[in-house]
Amino acid sequence: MQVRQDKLTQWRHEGQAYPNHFRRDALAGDLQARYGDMDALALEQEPIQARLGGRLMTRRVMGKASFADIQDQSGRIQLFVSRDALGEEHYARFKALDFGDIIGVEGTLFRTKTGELSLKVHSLQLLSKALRPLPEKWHGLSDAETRFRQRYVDLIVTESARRTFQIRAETVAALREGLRQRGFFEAETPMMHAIPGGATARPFMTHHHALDMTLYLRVAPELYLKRLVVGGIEQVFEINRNFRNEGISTRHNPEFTMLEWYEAYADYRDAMDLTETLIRAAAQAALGGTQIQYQGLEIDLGKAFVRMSVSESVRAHNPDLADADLRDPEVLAAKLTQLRVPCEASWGWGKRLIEIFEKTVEGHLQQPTFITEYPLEVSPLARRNDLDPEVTDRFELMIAGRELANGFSELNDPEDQAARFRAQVEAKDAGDEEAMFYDADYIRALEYGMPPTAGVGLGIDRLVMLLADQPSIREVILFPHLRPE
RNA sequence: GGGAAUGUAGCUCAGUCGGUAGAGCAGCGGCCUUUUAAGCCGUGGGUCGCGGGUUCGAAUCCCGCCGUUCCCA
Repeated sequence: MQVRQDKLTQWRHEGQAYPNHFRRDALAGDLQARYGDMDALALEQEPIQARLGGRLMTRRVMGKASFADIQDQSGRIQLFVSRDALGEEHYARFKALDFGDIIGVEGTLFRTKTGELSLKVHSLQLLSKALRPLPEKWHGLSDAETRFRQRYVDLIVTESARRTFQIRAETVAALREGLRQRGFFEAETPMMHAIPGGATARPFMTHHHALDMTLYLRVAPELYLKRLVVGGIEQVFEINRNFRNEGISTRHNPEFTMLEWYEAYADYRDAMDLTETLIRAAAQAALGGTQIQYQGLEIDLGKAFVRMSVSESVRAHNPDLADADLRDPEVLAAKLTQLRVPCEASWGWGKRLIEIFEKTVEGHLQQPTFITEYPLEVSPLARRNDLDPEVTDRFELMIAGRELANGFSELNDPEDQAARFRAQVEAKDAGDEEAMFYDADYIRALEYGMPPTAGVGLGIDRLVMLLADQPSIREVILFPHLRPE
């Protein structure tokens, strides 16, 4: 690094060390795509000139001529640099460059003896000095901590990381486009809530100095988006961050990205249809197909997703339980004890059943499966089922053993909603950190009348993990949370 | 929160039984006009995560702390 520092000082003395006048007219990847098929003779007869900017990644100096690779956002291309073409002084300067330096080159495309499309460089200049050395070219950067802390280095040297974030960008774009095409309106609702709501989760707290009040980072945008439905924005969505003050793991980051959408005059079955369609379209856009591999597992997003109720799925994986047992708190408690899950006395049959579901079913649902009819107890914002008021018109989508989306027919009865909030407040008073607050303004909004509506929340990070075949959420978040160095 | 693994040169990694800290790549000085992990000759580079302890002597053994990774809650 000291040597590079000295070189920079030298450059400063010789003139402009960080010039800003260079303009490129081509990208490496575009040249490869456009002229990759042109043979040597054709390139000679019809010379293609190009100006490229990029980072010097490799160099092979063979005396008076050299090869080098530069990388830009589109990819790489090989340069052929010779003393004859540049002159003694400029060639010496080229040899004094370091890996990682950002240079501008101008030259003519040609094909080498081995047939590689390359740029014969006529002129070359240093645009920005790399004072720190890049990781080794062969092994790259493998230390996960450095990859996440110094993502900028990771992105320079790790092709697979660039690909993952490309998939992420394509996925988000496809979801946004799919909703916009269907007439949905994109909204941005508050990230800072006086009353956090919309999910059962522990919030982060912060303080507003001028107002001298506690504010919470949102755990979900749900209640604000539904206020917009009341306001007449009948198809609305938001793609943005949520914050949950809970454990960190390969599947949880304190801030994560969620897509939520709401559609009036639709129910949870319509919502399942759209969920399925959007995920399929996202896979198609990001990967070019719906047949995917996740950690060695073949997953088919092209086939119709299976739909089954919580009860059906629990029965299927627990043959020792009869239908009637699923509503019997005592039997469920015994089952939990058998599964070595501590069962709290305050839990009703619904909460107990869901614990059994999570322990015995969830992990087995590899292929896309909608699980429906969640107990009312664990669904404080979902509409009651008309035939069975103890369950709700709700679903969760499971793929590769994980929850990917959650949706339901929205509860638009303000009196029922007020009662559900009161039950949540009771749970909170009893010590449940994740229970919801009573949101009086939300009840007031519902009292103006919300049309029958369905809504869905889809975890973007988890979808990207699936599509990019990544085992950890940290691989799909550019700057995952780490403790300070 | 519990358990396991891990931290050594810029990067990727060795380091045996406790006895002067190593390799490859990168760097630096040379040679080399079609290479692609280019090659050949020469050469510099360390807070062994941090703090304590045991010992004549600690990268190595013990204790504590910090970071990271994975598993579990």
